[in-house]
Amino acid sequence: MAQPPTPRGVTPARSRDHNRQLVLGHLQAAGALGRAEIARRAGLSTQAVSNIIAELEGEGLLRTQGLARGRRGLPAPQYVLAAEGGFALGIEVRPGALLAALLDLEGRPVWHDRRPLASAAPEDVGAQLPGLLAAALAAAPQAEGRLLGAGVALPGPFGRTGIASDLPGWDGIAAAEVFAPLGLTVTVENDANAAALGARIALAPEGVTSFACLYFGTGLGLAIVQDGRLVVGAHGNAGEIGHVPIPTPNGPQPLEALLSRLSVERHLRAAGRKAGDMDALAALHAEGDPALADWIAGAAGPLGLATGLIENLLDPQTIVLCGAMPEGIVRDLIAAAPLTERSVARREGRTQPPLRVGRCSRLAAVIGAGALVLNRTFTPALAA
Amino acid sequence: MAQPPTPRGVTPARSRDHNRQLVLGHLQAAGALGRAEIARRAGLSTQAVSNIIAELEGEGLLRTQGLARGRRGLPAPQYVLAAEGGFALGIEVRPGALLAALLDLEGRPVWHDRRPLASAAPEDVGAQLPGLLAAALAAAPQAEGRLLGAGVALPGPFGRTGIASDLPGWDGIAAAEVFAPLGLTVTVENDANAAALGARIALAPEGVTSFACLYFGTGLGLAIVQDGRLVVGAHGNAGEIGHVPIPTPNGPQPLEALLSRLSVERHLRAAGRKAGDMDALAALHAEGDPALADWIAGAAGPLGLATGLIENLLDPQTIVLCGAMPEGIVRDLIAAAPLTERSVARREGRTQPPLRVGRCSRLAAVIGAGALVLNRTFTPALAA
DNA sequence: CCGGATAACTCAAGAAGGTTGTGTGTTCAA
DNA sequence: TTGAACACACAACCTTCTTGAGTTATCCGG
Repeated sequence: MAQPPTPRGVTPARSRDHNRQLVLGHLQAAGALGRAEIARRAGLSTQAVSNIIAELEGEGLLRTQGLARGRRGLPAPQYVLAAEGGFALGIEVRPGALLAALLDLEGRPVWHDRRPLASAAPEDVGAQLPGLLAAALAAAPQAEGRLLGAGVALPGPFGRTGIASDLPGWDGIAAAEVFAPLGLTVTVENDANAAALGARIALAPEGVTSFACLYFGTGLGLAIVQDGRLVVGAHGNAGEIGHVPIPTPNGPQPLEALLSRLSVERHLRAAGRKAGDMDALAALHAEGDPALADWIAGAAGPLGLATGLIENLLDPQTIVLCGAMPEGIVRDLIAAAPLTERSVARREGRTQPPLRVGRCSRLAAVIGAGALVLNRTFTPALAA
Repeated sequence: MAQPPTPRGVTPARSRDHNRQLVLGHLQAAGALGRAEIARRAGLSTQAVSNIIAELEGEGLLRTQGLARGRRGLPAPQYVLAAEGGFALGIEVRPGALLAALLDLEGRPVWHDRRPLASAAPEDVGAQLPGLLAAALAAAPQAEGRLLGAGVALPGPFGRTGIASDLPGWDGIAAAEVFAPLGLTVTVENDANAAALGARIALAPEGVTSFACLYFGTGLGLAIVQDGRLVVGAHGNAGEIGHVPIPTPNGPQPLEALLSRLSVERHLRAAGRKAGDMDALAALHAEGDPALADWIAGAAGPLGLATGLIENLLDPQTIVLCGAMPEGIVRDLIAAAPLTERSVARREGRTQPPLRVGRCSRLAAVIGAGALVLNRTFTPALAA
């Protein structure tokens, strides 16, 4: 919903929910664990964990995988997430298209689809939903009855703000209503935030829980994740980094004008290249196009400045770059970005690189939309 | 501790803790409420709230204050926090001094003290603690046995980072050990974060729960509060805004060089004024000193840029300015700051001003240190 | 090869916390 | 005057977690 949650009172049922999420989250992050080990990590008794695991196993959300041999004592059965035990539907609304993806419990996409949208008005999108759900279940019948919820990614910002939205007429509240007919629990976020939670699924096994994410959509978005939870601000619109002024020889320019799909395309067009989509961009990069190399050299500086800004303001473990920018270009950008030493993130014993590559694909946000659901499933939050 | 908390499993006892904090938090924010009203807001049954309130009243943390007349039905006894029912000790370590304050449950300081420190080494600070506690209890004997904990504010950043600390040898972990002999639950944060939670106590009745705080210490610090909780980053060092480069006619300069105590003092010294402390600054401001007005005019631009940056990156309800800068100067800065319209915080129906004045005092951080304890008391967090 | 230490798990009993249902008392409005 | 609305208390019940005793399986040293 992109709205900060209000803390709620704890009742026995909500306790169980919280503890279930905690157990699933530990398994997601660690891969395979025994009951006693989960209990230690969660701060619960082994008995409580045993009960929860029996319940989750009965629901098909996890299964045993071998025994922990090699240590003293009774060998503990190891539990892992059952990928086919639960599925998450991700939906992304863009000005020209409606995207959808179905993720299994491990976050792998088992199906995805893209439908052109003549109009992105809420009612026209709503009309597509029944067909979308039917197509997903037709392609992945094993998901029938096992949908954990739906996540929706929209380009921000939500509501009427000082920054124009790419998708007027939508905001977090209204969106939840549009998708209510799916009959699923709906979570709405902007595209950058969704993509960041997609990255979180992949990064959790490395112990990365607090990070930032620079997302290449039309412009450039920033998402902030602390402790596995999004930092979205008072109205869900945190992360508008695209308009931050960056000093250049021609005066300050918005970061988005220097580091984004629009920026690279404009630069290439001015040089007489055609690069209207990612494949064309990737091809130009593969052949070592000098105009593209020129753009990368120019964009690396602003990326370095943005990195310093994000590190000092937010102290993340790392910053993930993802979205609709070919991976090779992102790698070059990271390699060329001048990183300042004056940062609180430059600490001794740091294990994460300052910048790293995430999912470089047009699907980053729609897969992230599905990950919204998985993160809700894995992240205990006594607040809703 | 300035470390992100790890979610823990819920047990019955932790449930009660959480719900107690929730009840106290609602009373702190709303002033006076009946049991049924609290139950509705917290999502609990009236019976549960009744039990909790009976417990809290027995401990002296709240008391009744009149009846809610004028509505139908049985007049509900209204409950309010009992200011004298609990106290929080705040301690601030600075390079040259050790400050302490005792706050009552409503956040009002009932005592404060300042002791010069020849050395800010942990062991020398530790040696002062018994005397400090004794002095506090001597000045406020009603706090005996009613201390809820101790909060500690240190200048950041913690640990060895790319930015030098004003107080080498300290970090969040070590600090908790230094203060353990107090026999109180200790919470450690950097000075800006502490000051921000001090502001939160004052702002909660207005419904401000997500905001940012610019803190004038030696340099300039930023604290980020979302939903009543600090956003501290992966290692507790989020908010280093002082080194953000700001474009000026003489090239980019760190924000701290343009907007901070050091900056104004350097500017005034260059103009032949003496302004070594806050009183001198306030006096110059009162007499309309032109050199000071000149500095304010020059600092307002950077403040406006920082405001735009914070608003777009964090989408706060408001930004609070506080710390060691005379209130009149802060008011002038706010009035003169050029605010961009291009911000996600510029929304319809906005009730909070973009910038507002907080506690303009050298005591902002030490009082905030006490507020760390109060916020722990008022903010439910099933995580520790 | 055997016995003790170690560790994980299960079962049963108990404790803590919250909810629901019933009843009582007070106030406002028709 | 009467009924609806509302707050609260008491008691029974439910859910969840913890604790303690007992079982089983593995490792390791003699």
